Amino acid sequence: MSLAFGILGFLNYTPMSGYDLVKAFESSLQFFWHAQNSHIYLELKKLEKKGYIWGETVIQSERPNKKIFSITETGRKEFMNWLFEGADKDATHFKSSFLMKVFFGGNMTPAQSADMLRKFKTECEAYLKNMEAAPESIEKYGYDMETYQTIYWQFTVDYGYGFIKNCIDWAKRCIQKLESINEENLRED
Amino acid sequence: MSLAFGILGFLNYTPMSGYDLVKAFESSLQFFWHAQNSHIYLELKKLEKKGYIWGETVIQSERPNKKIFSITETGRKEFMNWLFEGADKDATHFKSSFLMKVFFGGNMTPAQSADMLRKFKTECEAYLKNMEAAPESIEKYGYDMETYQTIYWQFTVDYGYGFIKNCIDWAKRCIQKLESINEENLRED
DNA sequence: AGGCTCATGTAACCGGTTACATGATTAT
DNA sequence: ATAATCATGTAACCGGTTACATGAGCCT
Repeated sequence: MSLAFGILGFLNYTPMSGYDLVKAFESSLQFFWHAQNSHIYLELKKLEKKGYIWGETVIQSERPNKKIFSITETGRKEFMNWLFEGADKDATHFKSSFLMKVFFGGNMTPAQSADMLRKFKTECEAYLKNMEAAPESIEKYGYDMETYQTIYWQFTVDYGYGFIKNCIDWAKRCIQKLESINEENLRED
Repeated sequence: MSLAFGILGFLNYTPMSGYDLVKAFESSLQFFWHAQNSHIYLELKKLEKKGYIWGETVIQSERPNKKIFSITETGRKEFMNWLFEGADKDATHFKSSFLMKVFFGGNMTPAQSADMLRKFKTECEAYLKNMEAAPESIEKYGYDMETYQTIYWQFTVDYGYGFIKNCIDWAKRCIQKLESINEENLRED
């Protein structure tokens, strides 16, 4: 469901092609909503059928033709309704199969689960480094927009920072605990 | 996919009925994997068909009959394979339609989005309070288990704490920022 | 009498993923 | 040549959700 509103949200900024939307998702929402291009094209069709958007084919000579979509009044209303519904369940109710693996960590040795957590921590650190490009990206895409529009983009980036930092700190604590257990075991032998 | 492994993980502790599993999910994994009872019963059927678990009907006189499932050797192997695969993509790649709403907050007034964030913060605080019961729950379910099994349960709870606290702090910062913008606007009028 | 716990399911639906398919132009 | 960018899709699948359905026994 959310993909539809992500698309409507972007088209509410300005008309775009499917390809533009794929790029837009990749350079912003991807932090918390990864979208496949196949899914985006599918959703565009659905939204057009519902009358929330309408598309116009643009013939290009130097590039393949494209279809530029614009949001309709009905679409805008739907989008605003969604926006004003308030936070969804997933705000606090997140799903993580990774945490499920941690939960069942007792089936591994402390050394093995520490390894898993170390790999996780490394991934998080790489992710954090990746996020350093975000402020630039916000400036680039928001250069012709008012600040009151882009501070919300910054909010989501801040959230991401806190989230990842929390992951790294937590992983450190867990690894330390597991290492101390391992040492105790060695002493006992 | 993950629900299947959650079930296998629990049955790896001890044989259980579908009903028991529903309860087990509610009192532990629900923090990061909410499971519908309908889904659990469906998954049990699939797992039995695959030969990962097997069920035995227990006739009860004072309560409805029940079917107790146990994990098979094949099932245990599958479970261990999953466990040793390491962290899944969703470890860093979380989805949140709530953050999507924040991202598009520019379509509301600062006062309106501050309101949304305030509601979110309240929900988080309630969630945090709810989590205070977790250590008790761990003791209750883990009283006959070795510590090295239950520290992993504690790890997931710690993660949850950090996650929610981060949400609350972040919301506070955002609300503050939005309030300061609102005041500036008022001064300009 | 009414609500709770125990106990197990079916059916319809749908959002999203994976894999596959095509083809032009532009830059190296 | 060949890789990258621009550009748009189809088909099969599946994990998960929502809604619905049933019924016994226990507690107040």
